[in-house]
Amino acid sequence: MSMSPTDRLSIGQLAERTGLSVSAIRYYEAQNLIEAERNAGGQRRFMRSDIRRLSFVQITQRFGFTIEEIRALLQTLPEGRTPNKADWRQISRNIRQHLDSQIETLEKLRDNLDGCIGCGCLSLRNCQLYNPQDKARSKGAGPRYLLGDKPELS
Amino acid sequence: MSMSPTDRLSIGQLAERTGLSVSAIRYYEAQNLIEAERNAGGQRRFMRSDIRRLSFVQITQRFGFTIEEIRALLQTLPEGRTPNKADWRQISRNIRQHLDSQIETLEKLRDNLDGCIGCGCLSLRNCQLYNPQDKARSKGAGPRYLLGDKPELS
DNA sequence: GCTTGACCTCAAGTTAGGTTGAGGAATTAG
DNA sequence: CTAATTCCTCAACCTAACTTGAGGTCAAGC
Repeated sequence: MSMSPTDRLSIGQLAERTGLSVSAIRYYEAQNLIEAERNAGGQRRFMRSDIRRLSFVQITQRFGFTIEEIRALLQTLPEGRTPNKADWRQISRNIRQHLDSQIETLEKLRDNLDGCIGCGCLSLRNCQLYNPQDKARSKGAGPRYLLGDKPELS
Repeated sequence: MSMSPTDRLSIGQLAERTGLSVSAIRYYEAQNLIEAERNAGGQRRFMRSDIRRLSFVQITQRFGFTIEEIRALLQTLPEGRTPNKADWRQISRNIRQHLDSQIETLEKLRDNLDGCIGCGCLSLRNCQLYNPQDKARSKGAGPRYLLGDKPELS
């Protein structure tokens, strides 16, 4: 039952360690968030550092990043390596800004609402809420990015 | 070209007045957000008040409410009528709370992040970010409601 | 060595909020 | 009256982030 630090994990073991489902891990691999080696029989074998990498994926997802954005974040790391302490410090500043701008958007919206409470102007073209800021509503539509446009990775 | 206040609108006219697409309006009807009468030829005829009703739908969508939630909001109105000034006042207080709690969630998350910047604890089970508050992650999963659980309509 | 359980691939299903297209009928302009 | 719009229904498609299932293989325990 001894394990050297070079032992690899099966997909089931990785699932257990990360709390993810097996199918989610396969999905992330298909999305190039992680890579897997194969053993002689064609089964995936993961490195221990992938536990940390997948934890990173889960945390950034909680902040509202899409898979595509997370892939981009991971690729800002040299060699696309699994984020270490220093990398995480840098990335978390990035996330912090992302979060701040989301908060700001919501606050603007709220203040707008406050100014509009009771005005009953729902059908007016010039209502601040009805016609947000610019009339560029051609941007795909739908609340896919919950209020405000898709955040850019700076 | 004269129009009495009892004239009805075709779906194309309603689309033009609201800025919605024809297909979106048909979709909203299928979702029971609006109702339509039919003329002799089977075409939809809408009331003028539906312009306001659809404006309401658009505005509440901007606040991140789902179709289902909007349907619920509309049904809190007696007879499911189109919201008037007083209704809107009431509903907007409701939305204000919704918004405040979203802001609060984001702020908590941000503060958590601040406390965690540089800790590099990504793989730890007891990390505040990794394991948010409770470990009830069995609630559907996915950032469908952007951080934090689905807001209740109070 | 055989059975059980973990693993494999690939296709299709899921939810939300619509859009697009085919095939056909109604309305409107001239 | 006829042609051009507009409208109708119904089915299929779209994205995101996965899950589920079918049909088959690999690994581990006894």
